[in-house]
Amino acid sequence: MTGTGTGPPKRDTYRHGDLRRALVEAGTDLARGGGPDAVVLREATRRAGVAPSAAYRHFADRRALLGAVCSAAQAALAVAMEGELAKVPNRGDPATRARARLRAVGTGYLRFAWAEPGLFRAAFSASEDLRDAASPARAGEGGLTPFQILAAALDGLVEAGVLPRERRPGAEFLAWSAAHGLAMLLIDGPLRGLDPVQARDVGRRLLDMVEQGL
Amino acid sequence: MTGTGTGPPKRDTYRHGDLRRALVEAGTDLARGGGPDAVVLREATRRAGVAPSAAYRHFADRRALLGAVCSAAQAALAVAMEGELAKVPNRGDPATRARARLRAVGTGYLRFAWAEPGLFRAAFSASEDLRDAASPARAGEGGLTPFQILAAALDGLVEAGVLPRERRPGAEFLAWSAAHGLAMLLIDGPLRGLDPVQARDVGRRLLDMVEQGL
DNA sequence: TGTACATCAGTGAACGCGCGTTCACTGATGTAC
DNA sequence: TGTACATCAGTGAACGCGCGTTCACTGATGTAC
Repeated sequence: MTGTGTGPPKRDTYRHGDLRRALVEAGTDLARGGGPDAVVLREATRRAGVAPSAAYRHFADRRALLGAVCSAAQAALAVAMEGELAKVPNRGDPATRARARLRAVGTGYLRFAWAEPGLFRAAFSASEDLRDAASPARAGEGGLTPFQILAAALDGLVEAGVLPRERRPGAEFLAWSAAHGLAMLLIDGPLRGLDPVQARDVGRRLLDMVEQGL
Repeated sequence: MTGTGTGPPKRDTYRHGDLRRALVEAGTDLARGGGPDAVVLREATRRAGVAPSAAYRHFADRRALLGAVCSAAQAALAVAMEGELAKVPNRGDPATRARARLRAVGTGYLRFAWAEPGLFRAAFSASEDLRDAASPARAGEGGLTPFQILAAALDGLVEAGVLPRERRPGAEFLAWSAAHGLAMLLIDGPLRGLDPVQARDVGRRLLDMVEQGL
C-alpha cells in the first residue's frame, strides 16, 4: 500500500508494492459498475496507476484477471450469505432453526444480487464447473464457498429431520436454481423494474416455494 | 429472396429485396453461436452480402438490431414451449391435465435453453421489462409470448382447482425463476458439465419442486 | 406505350476509438562477497 | 559497512484489430404525365 491510498494513481516509487492485489481490486470495482464485460485490463492498470503491460507480470492475460475478479466476487457473495446466517438466533427447536438457516442462505444470495448486480454477474462469468465451487479463493470468512454454504444448510435440514435423507442428493441444484433465477430476472431481466418492497416479497414467496417443494 | 438462397452473399441486383429480414436472420444466427455479444452489426451485414452502412436504412443502431434479434429469440422460445404443450394429451381429468400442461411449459423452456443456449441468452439480453413481455414480435405461432404461455398454464391450474386462487397472483415469477435459474446454471454456470441425462433428471426434479411448492 | 423524374435502398471510403498484447528497455531491490 | 551484481517489476512505444458510425454518392424502382 504505497502512495496516498485510494487517491490519485500517482506513485512515489518505481515498484508498486502490491500490484496484483491492486489490479484485482480495480477489476472488482469495474465489475461492480458494469459486470464482467466491464473488467477491462487497460482500465484496471490505469486505476492502479501503472502501464498496461505491467499487468502481464501478474496475469497471463485478460481472462486470468477476470478469473481472479470472479473469485473475489464469489468470496463477497459468501460473506453476504454468512452475514445473513449470523442473524439466525441459536434458540428454538432444531427443525425451525434449520429452516431459518436455509432461508438465511437464500436471503443472503438474493440480497447480494440485488445490492451488487454487477459483482453478482461477475461471480458467475468465468467458465467454471462444480470442481471450482470448492476453491478457497471463493470462500467467505468461514472458509466456505457459496455453494458449500448452501450445501451445509441443506445438510442441517436433513439432520434436523426436516428434509428426508433420500431427497438430499442434488437438492442444492434445485434451491440454487430458484434463487439464481429470481436473481437474474430481478437484476437483468424483465423483473428489473420492481421496487425493493415488491422484490423482497417475491423473494420471500420464492423461498416459501423452495421450502415447500424440496 | 434474391440470389441463390442461403449460398454465398453475392447478389445479382443492386437492391437486396428484404434486407431487414436478412439482417435479423444473420443476427439470430450469430446469437445462436455466441449469445447477444456475438450480434455484431458488421458481421450481420457481411453475411447478408451488403455494405455495413446499409444496415442503417433499417435499424437506428446496433442496439436496435439486437432488439429485433431478441424478439426473434423469444418467439423461437415460445414456439418451443408450444411444441411441448402440443404433446400433452387432451384426455384424463382436468387436474392432471392442467398439471401436465404446466410441466410441458417448463420442459419446453428448459429444452430450448439446453438446445439453443446462445439464442436463449439473447432472448433475455435486451433491456426489457414486463410491458414488453406482451409484444407480438415475441409471440409464437399461437400468438402468445413465453410469459403469456406460462401465465395461461397457471390460469389453467386455478381453473382445474389445483392451485388456490389466492396464490395465483405473482405465481409466474416463482415458476419462471426456478426454470430460468436452472437454465442459466446449465448453460452458462457451474452445471455446464452435466450430461443430457443428468440435466433431464435435475429438470424433472425442479419441476416437481415447483409443482409441490406453488 | 414511352419518357422524365423523384425516391430511397445500398455503396464505399473514411473516421476515431479503445482494446489486448508484444518487446526491448530501465531502474529499484535484495543478496553475495 | 561498503560495493558489484543479478533479479525482475514496471516502462513506454508500438502493433494490428475490428468495431460502430458518418457521409456524399449512385443507380434501380415505381410513378406521373
